[in-house]
Amino acid sequence: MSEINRAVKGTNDCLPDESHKWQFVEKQMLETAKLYGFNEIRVPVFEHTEVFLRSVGDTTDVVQKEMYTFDDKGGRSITLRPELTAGTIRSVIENGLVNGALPLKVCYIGGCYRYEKPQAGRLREFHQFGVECIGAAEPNADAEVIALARQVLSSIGIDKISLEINSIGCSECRKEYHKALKEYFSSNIDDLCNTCKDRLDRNPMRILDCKSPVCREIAAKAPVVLDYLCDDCRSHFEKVKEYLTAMGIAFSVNPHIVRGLDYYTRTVFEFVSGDIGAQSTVCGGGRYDGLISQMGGPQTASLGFAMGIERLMLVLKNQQKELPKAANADLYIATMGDNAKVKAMELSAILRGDGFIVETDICGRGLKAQMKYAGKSGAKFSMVLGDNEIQNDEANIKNMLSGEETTLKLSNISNQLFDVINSSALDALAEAIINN
RNA sequence: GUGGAUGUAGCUUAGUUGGUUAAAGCGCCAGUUUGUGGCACUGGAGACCGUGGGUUCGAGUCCCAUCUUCCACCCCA
Repeated sequence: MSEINRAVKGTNDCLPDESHKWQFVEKQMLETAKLYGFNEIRVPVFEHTEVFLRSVGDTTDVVQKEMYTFDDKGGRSITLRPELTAGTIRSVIENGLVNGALPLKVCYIGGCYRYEKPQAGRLREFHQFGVECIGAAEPNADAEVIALARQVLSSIGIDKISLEINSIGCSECRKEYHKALKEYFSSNIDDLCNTCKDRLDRNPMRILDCKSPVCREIAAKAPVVLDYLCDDCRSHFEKVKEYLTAMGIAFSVNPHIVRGLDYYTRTVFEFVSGDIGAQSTVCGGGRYDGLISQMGGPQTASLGFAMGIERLMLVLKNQQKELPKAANADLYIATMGDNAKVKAMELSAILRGDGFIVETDICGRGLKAQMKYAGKSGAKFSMVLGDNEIQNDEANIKNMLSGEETTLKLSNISNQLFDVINSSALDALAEAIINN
């Protein structure tokens, strides 16, 4: 296949037979966020490259080797967003929202771009839902944000998932901890894998979540961050756990959780699923108390999380969760002859105006083929319209599941169709109750 | 960026030791005597066998390269 009919590597089409699933999931996300006072923010897909260098961190893999960066025609260095926190914070500062009423609670849904090698749960274009809670330093903010993530997950049917939390301290206690880690790993340096040898200087905390068995073994005995937290950070973390417990949210403390983006401080957390392959983190987040000042705003304690929607879809699929079905036509109007075609257009217009999903033949097919299409497409009811019906102002509509037919007056069709659909829905409901 | 697997109609696959116009099921379209879907039957459309080279009289079948997809590493959602 040539390039013209092939999607770019690592990108996916969301086809009509699955888009309703995305619509459902996105709706749950936005509505759940609203319950906590978070409103949607929409920011550009691209930003000045500097925005990501400053926030995500110029030593991170994301920035160093995964960004889609290019010069635009005005000579600006532009980057497609690899995540949404940076642009959101930029916007919040630029529009002066940090000077308004705090906390500022925003959420977002959008595509992100990373030049990576695709694999299970990892694409070059992927979609994130996330929230940012800006100007809230108290530990109950952490608990609330985590609770929101938890509730979003369960609102789309994901309950079998584990929450792991950790605290990586503030910049002060992290200094001490880095020192201790470097000392410890230096004494084992010969046994570490090559990538971990490199990490030792740059970011020793990353060795903690290396997956090589040897490094794991060494890391298991490494100094634990939690032992190096300053008093403030320690009590913050204790409170977060207390609030989570009070909210009935199960979690486990995993001192090896280290987030790959530079801006995190104190609380970090991940929701992890064992059902989707190696890329098991479905949601990741944490506190970033220094980010806003780092980006030129006032010192503002904040936190947030992001979840990968494709990964959520994978979890749902692998856990065999059913999502609501796509809406099919309420009525299919089959036509015979030119008069009927005109009448069908007229009736369709009326019914659609009243909110019914209506389809009629636009392929010039015979009656039998039209009925076939009505059946295949999952229409709830069908109607055959010919000269007789038009003359008598009466037509039968057929319940496509039961085969049962009902006669309707063509004038005043909406009210009657409404009644028939409702009563058949009630019948189905009653049947379902009896069967249970 | 590194490593492993994969690639034949829209989908799932068959294709024998390389040998004439590449098969099947499902799906799609149209019919089965003209006003009714789901069943059955009949017929039809649809594949330059991922792409480009090479070996050969001859390649879907062998060799090389390249790309895609999948999986893992790295890293992250």
